[in-house]
Amino acid sequence: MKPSVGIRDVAHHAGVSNATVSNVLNRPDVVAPATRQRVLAAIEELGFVRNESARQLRAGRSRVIAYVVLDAANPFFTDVARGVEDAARDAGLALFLCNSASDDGREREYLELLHEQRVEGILITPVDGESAQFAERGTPVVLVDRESPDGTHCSVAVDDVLGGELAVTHLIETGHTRIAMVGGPLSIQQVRDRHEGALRALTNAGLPRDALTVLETKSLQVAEGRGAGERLVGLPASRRPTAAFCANDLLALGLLQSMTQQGLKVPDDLAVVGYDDIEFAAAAAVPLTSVRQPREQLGRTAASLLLSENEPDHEHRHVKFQPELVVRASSAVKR
Amino acid sequence: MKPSVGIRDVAHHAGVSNATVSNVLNRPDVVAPATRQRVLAAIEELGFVRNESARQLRAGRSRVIAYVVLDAANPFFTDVARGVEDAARDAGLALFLCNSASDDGREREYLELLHEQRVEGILITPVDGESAQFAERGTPVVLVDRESPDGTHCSVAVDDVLGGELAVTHLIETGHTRIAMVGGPLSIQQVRDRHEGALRALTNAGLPRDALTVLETKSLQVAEGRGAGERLVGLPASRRPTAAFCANDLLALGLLQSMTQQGLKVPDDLAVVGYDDIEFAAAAAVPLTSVRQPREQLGRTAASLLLSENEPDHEHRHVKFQPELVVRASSAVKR
DNA sequence: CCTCGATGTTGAAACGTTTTAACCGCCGAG
DNA sequence: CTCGGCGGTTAAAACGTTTCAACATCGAGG
Repeated sequence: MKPSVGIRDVAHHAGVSNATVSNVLNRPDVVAPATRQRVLAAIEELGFVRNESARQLRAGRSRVIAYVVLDAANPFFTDVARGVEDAARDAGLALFLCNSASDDGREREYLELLHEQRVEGILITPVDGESAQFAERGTPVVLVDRESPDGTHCSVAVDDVLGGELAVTHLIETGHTRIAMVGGPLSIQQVRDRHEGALRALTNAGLPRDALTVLETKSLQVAEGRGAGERLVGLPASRRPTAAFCANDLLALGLLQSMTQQGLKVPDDLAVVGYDDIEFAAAAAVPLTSVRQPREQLGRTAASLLLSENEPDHEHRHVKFQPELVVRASSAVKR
Repeated sequence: MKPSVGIRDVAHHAGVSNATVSNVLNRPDVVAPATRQRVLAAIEELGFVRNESARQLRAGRSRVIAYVVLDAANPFFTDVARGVEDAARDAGLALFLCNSASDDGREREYLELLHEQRVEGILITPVDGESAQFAERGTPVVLVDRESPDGTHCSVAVDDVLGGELAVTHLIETGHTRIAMVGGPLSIQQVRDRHEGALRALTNAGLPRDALTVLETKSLQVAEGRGAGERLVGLPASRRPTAAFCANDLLALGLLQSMTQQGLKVPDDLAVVGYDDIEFAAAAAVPLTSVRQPREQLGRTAASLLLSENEPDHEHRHVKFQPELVVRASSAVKR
């Protein structure tokens, strides 16, 4: 706004050259204390704010990384983001969060913008598995919570197949033989993997594949969980599952709400297992059994991979963590 | 990275001048279809990515606004952010989220960076009330969920004093005379206001001020709520409050957890009222009575205020919404 | 045949920094 | 005296765009 004061205004006002002002800003030690003071005073007086665009244009650097998150309202991702931010701060970088809200249009727009901004690097939990839309465009990209389909990027993930297997195996071991899988859309890789894990658990236990009823949802949010609950109760009693494995905790919480609302008891009428073990899972109406992922570590690792990306002899790495089942009341053994 | 292809490389490759390439990018209609195709092909072929820094340096525009949020892990703020983003998108702007994590150092760093980046505008829910650190620096700033202390900025807020009053009045009406207020740090304006509202409720009801026991917390997160729960139960029975008003839902959820963990019943042993009415409040172990705020509307309004900021005859406006009490099981009348 | 307007295209000047190489005193060593 | 070196300072050249005035080209109207 205002008249927009630049480095040369400051220089003029302090009676030095613009190079000196630049030095005060970037290498304070190289300029004589007296002049430095004078320049700082001028900066203060004129209310000078350094223009990052110009700086970046010249220097090529940007001091910023970005994390394009799948759903900013999902505590899982904000926990991952915390890990990212910690690592970024340690490296002297700022973090911008962008929310694709599971919309691949938005995702594309943000990616485009971030490339154009020449950020130091991009972390992304992508909406869609397929997309080779992360084609090399000069800015390093690291995939978070998703394995790189073709190995063209670093990635940090958690073994979702194993997670699904753990969850459903647990349900089987507690005596359930008709199980629902709640989650979607299936275009999301994590959902597909967890589903695959669930099927594997059935196989391991010698149960038929149709022991698993899939209730696909439009998104991974609480409201969809409630909807799934209604659909579930609407099923004929003979075919109704006695347990549900939800692709994430938001769905599970919604499902829980829907059950109590319809007068059904968890875990007696329906056992429920969630995924992510977000903080609210333990505080739920019925404390939620869930598959825990190392959220912050995921973020920190992703960030450090990103930082290693412009080392001279960089090779893409793919880190995979193991999930862990946390048993709580929502899947307590039937009495 | 790579050799970094610029607009002039594209121009050369397509056999036109750089001005023409720029035109293709910014005013496609003004250039002849044939050349346009040729240029687009060259862009594609060379993998050209427009350099936003240079563009912005020259044009002055930036197509981005930012929201510096107090705690990205608090669903209240992510809901506000959703509102902001909706409005921003409608105006063709992208939104960058920055998390100050209640740390005024971080907050300052982000503000500095955003000013230097010359973003179109900044929304902020500040950590600290005092700070005149938002001094005019050329970029419009709008305060979110906080009234501008000196009217030098637009602001969008909710009447927190009224909210506190509603909550505590409700507790008094349901028969409580010893009430705890859980929240902090008191440096946060919202906490102070809600506390003031609580006191007002006491006064209205003719109760002494010491009917309210203040349990100050270090932050507004779940873990602190659990801690407060332990402190609460540690009080001598004669002085122990029979109800608690928490400065936000995260604290309330933590408190709830702590109660059941210690074998106490909500609301029988302790009635609990939260604040914000986040989605998880209704799904809690005991569905939480809470003070609801128009979260997304808050965000949308803030964004539109920000956009109006560079209209010629702009005057700072201060919008204030009314909160609303939502009664659920956690404060059900004693039987 | 000349002029004019319309339609495309272009050269060059910004934009506000950082950076490099050069410059200027000045002092101490030779 | 001269010379080399050193602490400070600076002029000027980038960086990759956008924009503006000017310039071709061409067909139509006079």
